[in-house]
Amino acid sequence: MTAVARPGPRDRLLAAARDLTYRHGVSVGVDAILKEAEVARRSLYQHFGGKDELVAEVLRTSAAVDERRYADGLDSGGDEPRARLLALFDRLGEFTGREGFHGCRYIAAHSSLTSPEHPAYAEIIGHKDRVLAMLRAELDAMGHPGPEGAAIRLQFLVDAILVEEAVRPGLGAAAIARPLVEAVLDAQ
Amino acid sequence: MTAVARPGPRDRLLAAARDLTYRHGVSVGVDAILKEAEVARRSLYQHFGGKDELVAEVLRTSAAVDERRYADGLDSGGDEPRARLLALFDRLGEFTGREGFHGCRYIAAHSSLTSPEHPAYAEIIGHKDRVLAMLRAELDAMGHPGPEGAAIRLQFLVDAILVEEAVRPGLGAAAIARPLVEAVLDAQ
DNA sequence: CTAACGATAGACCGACCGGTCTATCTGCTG
DNA sequence: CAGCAGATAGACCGGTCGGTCTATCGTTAG
Repeated sequence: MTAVARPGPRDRLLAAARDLTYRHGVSVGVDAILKEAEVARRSLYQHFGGKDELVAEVLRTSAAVDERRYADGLDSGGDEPRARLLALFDRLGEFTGREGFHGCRYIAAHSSLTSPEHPAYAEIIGHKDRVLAMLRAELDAMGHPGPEGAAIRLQFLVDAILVEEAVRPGLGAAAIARPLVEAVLDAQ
Repeated sequence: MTAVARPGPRDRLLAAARDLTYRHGVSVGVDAILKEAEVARRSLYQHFGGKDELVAEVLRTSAAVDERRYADGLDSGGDEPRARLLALFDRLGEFTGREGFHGCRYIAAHSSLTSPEHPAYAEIIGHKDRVLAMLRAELDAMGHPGPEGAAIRLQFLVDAILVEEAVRPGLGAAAIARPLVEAVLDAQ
């Protein structure tokens, strides 16, 4: 029985780095990541080349997970675009209320990374672009009169919820923002 | 003529730290701050006790400046509360469009500081509380039906503008958010 | 069996971290 | 002038940073 097959060093590194960089920021040390992953120092540099590339890969894989979460949130609202977008914000409220949530990984990384040359930088921008495109697609589908501006406004609200709930845990940012979401959707 | 009187080491340290922690984050090294301030290493520990206290003092004095800027922004709108709040967001748009702007110092610090025990942490929360109170006072004055929620929503928009303009320089976040500001103010 | 490969532990590197120290210099006050 | 307080430069400390190294172990393929 190989049922409990332990993931390889690469996956353990990614998992540990995903956890630790979220909890302590991307400035967390490689030693802590190696210890958490129970992986040899050499394996990190063998698989990723360096810490920066590991961080970039963490953001890349996290972005895929998070974008999938957004897609699921939309789908939880059914077929009608307006209901889908409202459902997305409901799911966001649930997500930001969960224990362990303490902010947006990408926004935090953006303010931590000192230069746009960092390989993780492009992942941050790419993630935000893709989320924006998802919002835009729903607005297009519902025939919103100004889908471009509205999509940006919805992303403002998403990010505001993520930031404020981190700064003031338990605030219930998503519920507070609800009327603004409706204002965006119902704008003439 | 003592016209060019150089500020003392304490003020030079504060100015250098204010600049460098904004540009590079609070994780900037003390060596860089000392060099920029042209101050002896010993003076830092004599005046502030340590880096953490220096950072806290930087946030404290920066908060006073920024809150004054918000107050001036309100005043630029005249006497009528609604006009004052709209003017605040106009001034915010000008401010975030200026060269050298690259995000909100307090939000960045919040995601960098690892623990709420850090002396700077209270300054962050205090600043956000005071800005919220300023918004709330205007909403009260204009007889807004739901001033508490509306104040939080306005702060969401302020923070969203600060964050998004940092992530996407040149976006014009304040102008994009304008309809949402009006939606908050005109809510029944 | 053996050769090869991937992973392991851990020593080691130079650089930098925040913080303490001594010694020297400068400018004000009595 | 003497003396003192505050500022200076810079050596120094232990610890940690990201990254490279050697040597050993375990598995697997030939």
